Amino acid sequence: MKSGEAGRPRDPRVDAAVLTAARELVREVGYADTTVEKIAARAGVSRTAIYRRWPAKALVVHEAVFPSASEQTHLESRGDLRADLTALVHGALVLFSREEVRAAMPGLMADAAVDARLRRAFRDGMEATARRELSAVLDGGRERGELRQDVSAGTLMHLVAGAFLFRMVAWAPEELVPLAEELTSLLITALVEPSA
Amino acid sequence: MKSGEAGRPRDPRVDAAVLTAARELVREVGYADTTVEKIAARAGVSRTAIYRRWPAKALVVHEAVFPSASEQTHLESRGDLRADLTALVHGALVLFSREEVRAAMPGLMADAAVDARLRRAFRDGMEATARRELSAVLDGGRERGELRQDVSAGTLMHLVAGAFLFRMVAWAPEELVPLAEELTSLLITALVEPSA
Amino acid sequence: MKSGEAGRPRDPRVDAAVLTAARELVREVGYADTTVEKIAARAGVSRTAIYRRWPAKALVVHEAVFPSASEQTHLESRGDLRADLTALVHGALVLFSREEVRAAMPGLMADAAVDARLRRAFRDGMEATARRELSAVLDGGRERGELRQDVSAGTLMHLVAGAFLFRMVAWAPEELVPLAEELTSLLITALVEPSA
Amino acid sequence: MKSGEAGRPRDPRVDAAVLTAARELVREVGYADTTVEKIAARAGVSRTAIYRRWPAKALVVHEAVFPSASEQTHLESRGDLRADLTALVHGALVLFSREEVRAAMPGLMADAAVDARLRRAFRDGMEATARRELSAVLDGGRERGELRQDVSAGTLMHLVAGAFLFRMVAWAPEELVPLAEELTSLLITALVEPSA
DNA sequence: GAGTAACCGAGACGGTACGTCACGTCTTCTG
DNA sequence: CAGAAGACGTGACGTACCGTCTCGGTTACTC
Repeated sequence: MKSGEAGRPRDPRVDAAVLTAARELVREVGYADTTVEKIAARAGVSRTAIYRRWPAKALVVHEAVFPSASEQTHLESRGDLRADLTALVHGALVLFSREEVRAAMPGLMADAAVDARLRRAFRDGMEATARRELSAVLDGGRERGELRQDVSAGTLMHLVAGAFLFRMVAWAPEELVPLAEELTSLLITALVEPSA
Repeated sequence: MKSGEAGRPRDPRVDAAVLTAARELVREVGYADTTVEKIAARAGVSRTAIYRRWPAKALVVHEAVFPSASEQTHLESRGDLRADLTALVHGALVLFSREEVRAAMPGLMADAAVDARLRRAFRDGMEATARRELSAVLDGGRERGELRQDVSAGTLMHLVAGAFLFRMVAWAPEELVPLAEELTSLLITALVEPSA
Repeated sequence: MKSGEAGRPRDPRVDAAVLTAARELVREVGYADTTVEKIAARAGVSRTAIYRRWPAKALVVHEAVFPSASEQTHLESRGDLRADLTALVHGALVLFSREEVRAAMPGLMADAAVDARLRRAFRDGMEATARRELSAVLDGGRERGELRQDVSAGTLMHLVAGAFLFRMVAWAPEELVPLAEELTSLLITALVEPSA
Repeated sequence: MKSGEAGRPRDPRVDAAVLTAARELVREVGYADTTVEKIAARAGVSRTAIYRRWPAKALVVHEAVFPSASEQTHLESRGDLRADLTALVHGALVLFSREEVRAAMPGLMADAAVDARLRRAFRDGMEATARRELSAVLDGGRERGELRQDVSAGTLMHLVAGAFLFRMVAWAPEELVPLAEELTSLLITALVEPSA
């Protein structure tokens, strides 16, 4: 009979309101000052309702900032390694240009270092999508003989994302575009067979 | 006459004890659970004495983990770009292999995103040293005609440091060595003139 | 036509199970830690079923601890004031010797100070029974000329019950018997005509 | 050298403000709705400052309502048992006529049933004063041959206090005066030698 | 060698967030 | 409709850190 999950079902409007509120708050006041209390208030929802769905603030913000669906930039191979690498870096640039990502990322990283659930969420999100697509890009290049030297998808991803993150925090959030250009050039030289 | 700063001078043993205690605590319990209270207790010192020297916990830990003098690995140019780049990545590997760096880095980054003083400390430390040395390496390579394409010292630094940081947190702290190898290979291909 | 209360009738086993569970819980964990949730769990019943019958936790416990029928000790006049007063105090002693009464009474009193429905329940129970019987005792003594001086049934009741309650809470639950003896002696001297 | 309790001394104004605020709140909103948060707000003090002094709300309220100094009515023997007993009941009447006592008493009793520290506070307050004075009264009566039959100070105290408490909660707060009269008469008959 | 200014330890202070718990109500599905 | 399951808003709890402050008491320089 498939009892349909006994009990009163969760109100989906609560989920939406919370995630929107969290996203807005992170943009407006930053990660540290984004409180479960404040999220609840802005979403017009009780703190209880939030704790029922997410075990900690970090997980709420993570889901709010990386809505898992089409999380990254849907890097689809164009059949041209040079173009694909350019798209990769551009995707990261777009991602790190979103204000809520900039505001949330450092705090989320710090919490991830402590909270295994958040670390898991990161891997399930970033990895499952980006890594799979990145592997496709590299495989394509390898098959077409465009790949000058091999490199793991993980290294490629960490290199790009890490560079943006580090510049953002330790340097200046406004200098992301020059970084993207240098990074693109560097990756193409290193990875694309000159003859291609 | 340079009045010698009237009043009782600060006890230098306090500084040392605090920094040691902070370093140990970060290694043992992580950044988040390293509190000023615990640092003071372990150092056998009062909280007051700590706040007299550093304006906030993050600054204490920063100084404890990156002892400013000879902070990095003292990357000195060997007059060979390939060797210098290898040394650069190796230096980063050594740095991020220190347990206290691994434990403190994510938390410090998060605090730096909020606290301008900490951001300043980061730039004065990491940048002032590393960046200067890195520039020397690139300049040397450029002068000797070994440099295949130009790249800013900042981008190079952020790329390397960011990659280690990101892998550490979002991935697995134990896979740093493979990352270093791929990174080295990638940088050499991208930056060293093949004829060299 | 008096339709026999259309719809599914309430399951009487629920009532019994809830009251039993409440009585046991109060004895085992005390009034404060007796929650509706726990009562429901032990009774094998849903919280809904409880709230359908009683408007608040206090009312459940009240009914569980003072089962309204034959609530007190059924003080029936023996036609001898001295004996009746002795029986009165003894009845109170028996009542306050019941573990669930001891455990629940202070909490119920506190809630009664706030909740008018509970106050009402107290009066309908304790008063309606005890007061009526006590009045009969006093009337009998008065008619037989055994009553030395008049006193209201209410005062007599509050005096006895209050003394037990107070000693229990503020003093020691184990010293109830000596209290009963002194109380009996005191009441007889005060109320029974010496010639009788 | 008697270092005078190292550290910053507690601000006595905090104590006073908290106790006043607690007393007022109990009168205005009752015991149950008197929150540590509200006390702190009204006293213009942090919650922390309160928890530093008292381990729980109940202890704050207890001290606020029974200021220990001259807590009771300073029952001093007049050398006449009849008068002393009258004064005893009158003292209780005055005590239970204070609005904050009426409001707090039931809740305090309930908490005392659970919290040993509060029970201790009750005994140290009520007992240390009242019991000592009551014993003096009984001793005096006994020595002067005015005492008709012996009774313990504890029983006498619990009887009187309990009667007031019970009437207040289970009956009606306004019928305290008639209770006092009946109680006085009853005690005098029971305890004072008629020849006296 | 007397002042005095800054040190040191201890600990109180106001703030603020945390995550948990119980309350009593409401909503859905199943019998 | 009853009953079980469980979501919902409300609101208090006591704990923990933060960084500041206020004490009494201790050095070392300066005059």
